[in-house]
Amino acid sequence: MGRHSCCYKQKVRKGLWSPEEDEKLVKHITEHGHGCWSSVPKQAGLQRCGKSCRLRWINYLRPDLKRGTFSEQEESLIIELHAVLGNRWSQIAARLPGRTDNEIKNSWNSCIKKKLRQRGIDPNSHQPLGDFKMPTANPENVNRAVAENSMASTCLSDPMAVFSLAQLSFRPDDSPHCSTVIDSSRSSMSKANGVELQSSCSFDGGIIPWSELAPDTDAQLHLEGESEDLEWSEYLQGVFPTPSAFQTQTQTQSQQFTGLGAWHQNQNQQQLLLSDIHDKDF
DNA sequence: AACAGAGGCAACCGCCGCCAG
DNA sequence: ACTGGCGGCGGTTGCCTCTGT
Repeated sequence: MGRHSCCYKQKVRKGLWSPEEDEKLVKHITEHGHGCWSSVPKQAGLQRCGKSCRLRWINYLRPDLKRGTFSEQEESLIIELHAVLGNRWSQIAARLPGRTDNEIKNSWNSCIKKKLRQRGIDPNSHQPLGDFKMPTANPENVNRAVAENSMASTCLSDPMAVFSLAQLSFRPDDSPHCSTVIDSSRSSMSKANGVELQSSCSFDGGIIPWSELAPDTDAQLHLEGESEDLEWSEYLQGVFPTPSAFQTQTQTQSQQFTGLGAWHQNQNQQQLLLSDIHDKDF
């Protein structure tokens, strides 16, 4: 168990990948597919273990990767999904087209967790920190129910079961615009192969529909029930407000916020999404 | 300009489950 | 039933870059 046999072989390089290695791997996979990963290094002329090649491809070289900073909607979706799925990054990543589990995990650990804490929310339990206690179902129990494929919809039909987006975004002390500021000054550039990729996700300045930022608009979320097979962009504009609408809604709801009123209002939309996820997965 | 600390990110490590022999 | 190879996943580490002083 543990380290794979291929990793015991000598001359296995470690550390950062060079552009030449990337090029070899991309060339090999585009021409032959990866097939058996353990044989890829040899066939591609790389001194890496198969696992390393697989990771590099999945997390960095795949052509369908989006890269760049996470949008507001993506972050919100991650928070929602984490509340339900816990640290099942691969399952969360499966619902964010073009994003990898590693990317999401890194973002969660370095950025989103911090933002949640700043908002007085425990990132592990998704419950408020401090004295104020929501009468909420224990997310541990939610996750257990999810894992046991039972009672998931029941838990999620409880508006208190998941401490969610609306509460994160519509706190009364927040400024009217989106409260989570995306730092676009960093991490928006990909250094792979000297190619710079950039995505503008900040809603503070220009308003850019996120659907335009998602290159793979073919990606679909297969939502069951009343809405079926929504296009990703349609889904975003339906379930989530567009950035401009998001601002307006945030502003309105900030003004209206009296405890949980706004949260309940927005929670209805979130319920649709989450219950659909459970209908499909569990 | 130089340095230290913080943050972000790529990659590794170790474990698990599946499957073929 | 057992064993080893492999893919996949989550946790963690360490390097690099950025920011503040």
